[in-house]
This record gives sequence, C-alpha cells and structure tokens, in this order.
Amino acid sequence: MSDVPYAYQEGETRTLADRVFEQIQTAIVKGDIPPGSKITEPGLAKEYGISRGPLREAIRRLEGRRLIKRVPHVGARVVSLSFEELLDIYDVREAMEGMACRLAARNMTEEEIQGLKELLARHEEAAELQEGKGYFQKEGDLDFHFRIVLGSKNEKLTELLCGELYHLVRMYRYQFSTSGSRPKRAFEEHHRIVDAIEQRDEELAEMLMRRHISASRKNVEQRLRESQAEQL
Amino acid sequence: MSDVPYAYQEGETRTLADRVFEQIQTAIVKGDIPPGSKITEPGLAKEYGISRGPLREAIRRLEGRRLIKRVPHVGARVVSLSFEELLDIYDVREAMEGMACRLAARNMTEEEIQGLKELLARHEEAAELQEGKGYFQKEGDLDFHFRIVLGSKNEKLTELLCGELYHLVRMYRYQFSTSGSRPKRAFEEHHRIVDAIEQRDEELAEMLMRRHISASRKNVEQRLRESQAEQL
DNA sequence: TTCTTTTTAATTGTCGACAATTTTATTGAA
DNA sequence: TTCAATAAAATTGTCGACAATTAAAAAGAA
Repeated sequence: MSDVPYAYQEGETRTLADRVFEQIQTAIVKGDIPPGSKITEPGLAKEYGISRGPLREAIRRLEGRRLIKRVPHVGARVVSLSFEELLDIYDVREAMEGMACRLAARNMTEEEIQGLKELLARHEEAAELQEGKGYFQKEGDLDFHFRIVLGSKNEKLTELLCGELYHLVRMYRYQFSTSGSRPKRAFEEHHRIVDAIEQRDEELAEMLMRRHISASRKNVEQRLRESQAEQL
Repeated sequence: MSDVPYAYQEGETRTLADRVFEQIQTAIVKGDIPPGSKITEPGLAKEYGISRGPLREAIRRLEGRRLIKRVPHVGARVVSLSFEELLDIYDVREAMEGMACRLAARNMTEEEIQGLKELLARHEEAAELQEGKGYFQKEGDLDFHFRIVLGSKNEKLTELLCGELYHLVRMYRYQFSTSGSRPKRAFEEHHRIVDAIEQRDEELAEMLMRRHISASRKNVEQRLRESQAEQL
C-alpha cells in the first residue's frame, strides 16, 4: 500500500512542486524534519535539487494543510504538537467519523463491507502473531477508519478527514508512538462497528464509532497526564 | 464587520501573495470570478498588478482550500458547485457544528452567551423590519453559527469550519441566493440552541444544532428538486 | 563583564526571462 | 464540407537575480 493513503487522482504528469510537496509532507509526518524546526528555503531547495520557486509553492500548500506555520519575512517552522491540539483532534474525529460511519452504513456496497471484514481478519491474525503492537497495527487502525470514511461516499467529508486531519494524526503517532495500547478492545469495537454497518443500522453505527474514538481519546488523555506527572 | 469573518491574526506586515490570496478568494466567493471559469496567470497578474510568482503561491493556497481545481500544465478553474456537494457539506456541518455546539455549552463564557443573545435580538429586530429576508439575515445566520464555533474553544474545529467550509457555504449563498427561506422557524431554533447552551446542557445543545442544520438541508434539498423539476 | 549600537550576513519577497507543454489556428487531403 | 496533420500562439513550469527585511555578529560604551 502506498505511503499516502489518500492520494489525489491526478495523472502521471506531476509538477516538481507537487512532488516536493508530497516529499516534504512525508518527511514532516515521519519526523525526519522534526516539529518546531525552521524551514529555510535555500536549504530545502538545495536538498531537493530544485529552485526556490516550486519550493515556495509547496510550502504554501503545506501551510494550507497546517503542517507548517509561516510568518511573513521571518520564515516557516514545522508545527509543534501540543496535548491540547491532539485532544481537540479527537473531538473533531469523533464528530466527523461518527457521521462518516452513519453514512457508510447507508452507502457502502456489500463488496466494500466484505472487504472491511477481511481487513479485520487480517489484522487479528497479525495481532495474534505479534501480540498486538508494532507498526502494522498502527497503520492498520488508520486503514480501517480510512475505509469507512471512503464508504460514506461523501466527498467533502473524505477531503477534510483524509486530506487535512489524518496527516496530523499520523504525525502524532510517529511522534509519540501513542497507539495500540488497547488492541483487544479496539478490535472488538471495530467488529461491532462493522456489524452495525452490515445491518444498515445508521444510528448504532454512528454511536459505536463515536464511542470508539471517545474511548481512544480518554485512553490517550490518561496516558498523557501520567507522563506529565512523571516529569514533575 | 469585516468581509472575512475568520481572519488570521497575523500582524500588519502581509506579503503580496497573502493579500492577493484574500482578494481572489473574496472574488471567487462573491461570484465576481464565476464558477467554472478559467484562471489564467498572466491575466490575473496583470489585473492585480503583480508578477506571476506571488500569484502562483496564492493559487496554490486557493487550491488547498478547494476553491479552485488545478491540472498540471493545463491550468486552474474555479470550482463549479454541484447539488450533491452542497448536500454533502450540510452533512459535514451537521456533524461538526453539532460537536461545536456541544463544546460551546461546555466552554462558552457567560459574556459570550450574553453576546449571542444580543445578536439574536438584533436579528429579530431587523427581521421584523424587512420581513425576514435580505442581506443582513443571510450573513447574520452565518454569524450566529460562527460565534458558536468560536465558543467551542476547539482550534482545529474552528480552523476546519471557518477556514475551509464557510467560504464554500458563502459561495453557495451568493450563487444560488439559497437562504432565508424559513426565517421564523430558524429564529426559534436559534433561540432554543442558545437556551441549551446557557443551561450547559451539552447533549441537548448538540441535538438541537444537528436538527437545525438537518432541517436546513432538507429545505434546500426540496427546493433544489423543485427547481430541477421545473427545468424538465 | 554586560548591554547597546553598528555592521555584516543570511533569508525572504518579488520580478523578468527562458524552456516545456498545451491549446488554438492554419493548412492540406479525402 | 469535414477531418487530420502541421504550424503558430499562448500558457504553464522552472530558474536565477536583485531588492527588502530580518537575524546574527562585531564593535563600542557603561
């Protein structure tokens, strides 16, 4: 599977600025360019072997996706992630993915639902092998959510979630390795969500997804508070 | 009040690209640059009296906000609005503003709530004078929703709603003049929402906001179907 | 030494020029 | 006339250069 799950469907012909945009985005998400670090145009231009023109366009787009913050005449910095913002994102996800799940129960095809079930089965297999942690499950969880969002058949919802929010979510995961701490329960919840979708029970599907994300949020919140307490 | 309700709080010093970005955005939203029309760089550069460099950066940001679509080596066009997308946006708003309303009930200050009530009173006054239609109510409705989103104190939610979605909403309104068709009922709903917020009833606040937006959606949907039927 | 001022260096913002590609117009053949 | 092939024009993509602003370094005063 590609590194970027939600890729724009443009043709082969991509411009330099487009490619560099994706490269830098990946570098930021994976932490290769650490949060808070300064983006210098001549430096990046040299590193990627292009001139400053396309690079600046890429930077503007990164700014639009809120992966970097820019101050006129001063420069750009990679966003630094705060606990508050992470929790904020969970609330947004609860709302949007809840709606996505409701719509998925309405609009997903039988084939797509079948695919979801197979995905879950594969995850469970892998989880049994390596006791529920590690890279695969990390990305696998997002893959599950990703498919449901696509299943909503709501383009705007998909754009906002996959094009704006998930990059940040992945960034947090690379950063804090803050995932997969409650694998068994999460799997159970995933199963129940798929069941609700299969039964076309929109309300239940939405409710279960909201609970699922809300539980995740509470879990992360508690762990963050613990690690904060440790530092005192 | 400023034309753009959600303005970034950058200092005085703004760059050419930033200003042109806002100018073009306003032009697109208001329909001065009609949907579907082609954006030619030399043309716009000449019109705004700048070179193509800053203009291209502005275009990239417009693309990020999904106000224009760009094809490599071909050019950019202003997005054309479809009925499906408008209805999609309503679903997204229902989810996100529902959550915003829940959080607003939790986090709004008493002063902010008081301000909301005053806003409603002013709207009612104006509505009585001009029988509930016209420009003021159009923007006024969005102003109401805008304040509640701010009251959520959730930065990501605010960014997505005010920075991504509301521009499209305003674009639709300028385009189709599709608003203010059920003023009295909308006012009542606004009132009940504020009451729920004042009583700090999070669940009720979310539910009322979701119903409010859902009703709006149904109303628009019906009117769109009627106008479609007329064309047959 | 420490703080302020001045000077230097580096970075960002803007522009015009050229190459690559696409669109439009023209020409020619069926 | 209509369609295909070619030629011309326009537009996009990329680059390097220069001006404006900011950050860093050096010099000087307390």
